[in-house]
Amino acid sequence: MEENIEIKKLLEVDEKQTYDHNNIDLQNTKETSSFHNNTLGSTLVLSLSLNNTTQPPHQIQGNPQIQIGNIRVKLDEAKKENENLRSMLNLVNERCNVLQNHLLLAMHMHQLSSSPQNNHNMPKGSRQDEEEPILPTRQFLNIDEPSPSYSSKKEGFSLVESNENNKGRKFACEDININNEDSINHEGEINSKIKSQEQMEDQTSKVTCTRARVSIRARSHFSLMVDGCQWRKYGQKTAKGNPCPRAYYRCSMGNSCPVRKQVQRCFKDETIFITTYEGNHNHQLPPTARPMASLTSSALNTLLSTSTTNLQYGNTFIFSSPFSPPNSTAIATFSPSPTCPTITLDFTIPYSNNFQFKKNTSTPLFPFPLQSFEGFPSMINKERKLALVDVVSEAIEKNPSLKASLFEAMSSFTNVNPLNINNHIQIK
DNA sequence: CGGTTTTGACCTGCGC
DNA sequence: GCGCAGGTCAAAACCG
Repeated sequence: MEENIEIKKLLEVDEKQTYDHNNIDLQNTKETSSFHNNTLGSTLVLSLSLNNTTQPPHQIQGNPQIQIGNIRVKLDEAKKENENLRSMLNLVNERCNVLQNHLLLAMHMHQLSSSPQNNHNMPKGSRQDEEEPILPTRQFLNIDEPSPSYSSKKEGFSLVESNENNKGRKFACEDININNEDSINHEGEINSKIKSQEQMEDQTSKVTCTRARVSIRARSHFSLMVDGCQWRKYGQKTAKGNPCPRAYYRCSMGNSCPVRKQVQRCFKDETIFITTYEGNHNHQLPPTARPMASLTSSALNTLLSTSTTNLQYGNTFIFSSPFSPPNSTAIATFSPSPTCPTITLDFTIPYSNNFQFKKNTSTPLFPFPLQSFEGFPSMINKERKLALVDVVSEAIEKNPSLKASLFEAMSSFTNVNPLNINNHIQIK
């Protein structure tokens, strides 16, 4: 118990030091990603360093401050490694989505070739998607390459918006799966096949830029979702049927970035905000923006695959993404508009209550701006850290193998005898 | 002073 | 063609 208090104090000191930075957002980002990955490591290592300094002088090898400095250097290295691992995980997830879409496309093409008459039995909206299996979707928030291996060879194509008189504004319309070079080539083959099929069906049909949107419905006590990007408000309008005005924002992080979003409060429940994203960033994203980018990218992938296969078309279904906040699953709804298909992710519906897939009765309130999401570091406050210490401490204590592994890792990490560590880390 | 917000006017698409 | 609603523009105001 005393050790636990000690750890908390250390965290407070550590937090004070690391948060004293001009660029709060960037610092938060760095701190959060490392914290979640390294909660155990940082906490325990810091505890060790202090304990070492309290030992008799003859047991201390060298200057304690130098030791602390060395430990911090190693800690930074571990943080970097964790960031690399996180990047690799993101890459794997993205490629998984790519493969999934390829499979769906292949199945769809096979279905088309075997029974072309099926098209005529589809509803009007469905056929629209059948004709354009790969929506030239304006991918929301492209995901920057977190690692050198994460090569994003954008083979997107620019299409003038359907309204060509609209001041000639162009949007970079890209296929969603842009992250894998092989996938791009493969995608290109499929695209060409599909396009040739379309041309056979209707030579006069034009490839229009379908404006896909991702709408997120979530609870928040903030009027603006903190998603890591900088937005500039360019308009406000009161929509029909909702006395709450709808605000229009444009991304101000890049020069002429086409990404826009709308934020509107639900007038029936003013804690609910509906944020609609549209467009594709033409600049690098800060780390704080990547979780939302990944989430919406997953949603758009789902939109793509669903519209491709017509599975659950127009229906609601469970949307879950590795980028979704922990313990939260959205109810996804399609709005199959031919000009602007929208997928709405509703995080306000208590998933565990409506769907008996989970016994988890944790609060369904998903408090945007994603306070509970590790990708939004500005929301990681001291209380959360301290709570995490409790959770982690309990987890370590309950799991002897984890404890042993940690000691082993720490001994190699700090060159401290685990047997000595054992005396210092008696958590609870 | 530069960036952001506000707000009325304007543009565009759509239904009748 | 007209009216309506959603979306955007741009000048003025505001702010740090």
